[in-house]
Amino acid sequence: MERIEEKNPQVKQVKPRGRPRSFDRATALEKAILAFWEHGYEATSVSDLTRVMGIGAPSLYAAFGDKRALFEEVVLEYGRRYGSFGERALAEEPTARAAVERMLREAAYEYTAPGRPHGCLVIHAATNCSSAEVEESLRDRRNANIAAFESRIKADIAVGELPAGTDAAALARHAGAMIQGMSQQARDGASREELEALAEIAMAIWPRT
Amino acid sequence: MERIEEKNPQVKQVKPRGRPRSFDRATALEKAILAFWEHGYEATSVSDLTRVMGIGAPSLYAAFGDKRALFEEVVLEYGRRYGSFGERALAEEPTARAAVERMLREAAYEYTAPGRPHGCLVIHAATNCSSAEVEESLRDRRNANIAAFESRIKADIAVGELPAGTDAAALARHAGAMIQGMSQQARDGASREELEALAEIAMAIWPRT
DNA sequence: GTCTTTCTGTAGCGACCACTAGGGAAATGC
DNA sequence: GCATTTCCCTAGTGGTCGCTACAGAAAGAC
Repeated sequence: MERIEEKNPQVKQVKPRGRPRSFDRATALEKAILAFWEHGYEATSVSDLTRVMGIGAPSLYAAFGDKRALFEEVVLEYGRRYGSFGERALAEEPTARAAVERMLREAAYEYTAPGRPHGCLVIHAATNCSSAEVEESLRDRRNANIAAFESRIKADIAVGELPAGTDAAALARHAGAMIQGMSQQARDGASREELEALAEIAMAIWPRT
Repeated sequence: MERIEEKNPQVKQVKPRGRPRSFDRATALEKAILAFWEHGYEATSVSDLTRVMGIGAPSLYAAFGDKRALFEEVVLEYGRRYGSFGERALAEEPTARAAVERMLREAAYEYTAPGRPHGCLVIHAATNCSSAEVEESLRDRRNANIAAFESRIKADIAVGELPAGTDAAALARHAGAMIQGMSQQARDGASREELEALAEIAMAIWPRT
């Protein structure tokens, strides 16, 4: 299904044999991201997808597999293009506290960015879903994010950056709950300024250093 | 559609003319609550409903109207039977702070109660919904709850129970975000103890009194 | 008993769901 | 030119959706 030159763009493009695809795969995927982001997995029908992607159903199935495979690709690409600010904060900030603070502040911006759906696809797109597997895959993602913050917090406790008695699991879960609450608030109409105020006061729960 | 004696139960029950209903309406409604609570509006089909309610489709439509009317009744009854702990805290506690603290603590218990779906129906049941009206009706409920807390906080500021510079809107929105985050956490598998720890540390954002 | 009223079960409505068979169209290799 | 390969469009597939027409069953009124 995948072609060599799509994975090795530096290699000179040897054209495939048959009729070339008449649409840009990445552009169509981006449209699918926006559709699933706005309406969720279940409420986005294949005919909705073909309409916004500007292609016929057989082209969609040939290029992306079935609806579920397309959704999985959408989730991956969403993570790369929109949902990586948390991991980035975790990787780049010197302390867990700075990482959480930056993540919440950036969430206020990301979740209310104009021109795209509000809130987080990973949090909302697979709720109330008839396929339990799809629900579970995004739930695993959410819980993995919280676990990543927990281990980062534990590392800070180990080096004395945070007090010895700090409850790392509760702090990490609080960050997760705030992210999820902010995403819901963004969907419910909260403005960027309101979410920023939320992010700021939420940091008051961190132990004094 | 409604019968007189259903609204005036103290009046001696004069039996209606035709064949009596062969199922208990309240029991069937309770089953519908659990179904919508667990799977949401869209993912709960009418045939799901007739199966768990133990009645045929014509009986459902005769007794409750259509699917949307049944859902609205479900939301009202859910509010009475399960979702009123926030309003109760607001009405019974002496201060806004005590009300929020009690609400969050009770949410930890309510959202993980065994034998029923985790989390809050009002928060989750109308997301990713093809009917915008259904989504909006529950969104209005959520925002109304936050507004109620905001005015209660403002009242406390007015009487000096809270410092004059307190940002009532941000405090109320924080309570709403925490409730929504806790509900999502409950759906994602968090235990009652974990949510209780969350509720406790979340109160650290309130101004020192 | 008979008539009227109301509820219940069967059976099926049109519409939409995710998905695909099959024939023609557009590119390459020769 | 011709054969081959791949894609796109039309037109469906069987299945489920929310919903209901209709006939029979079960009650009260007389």
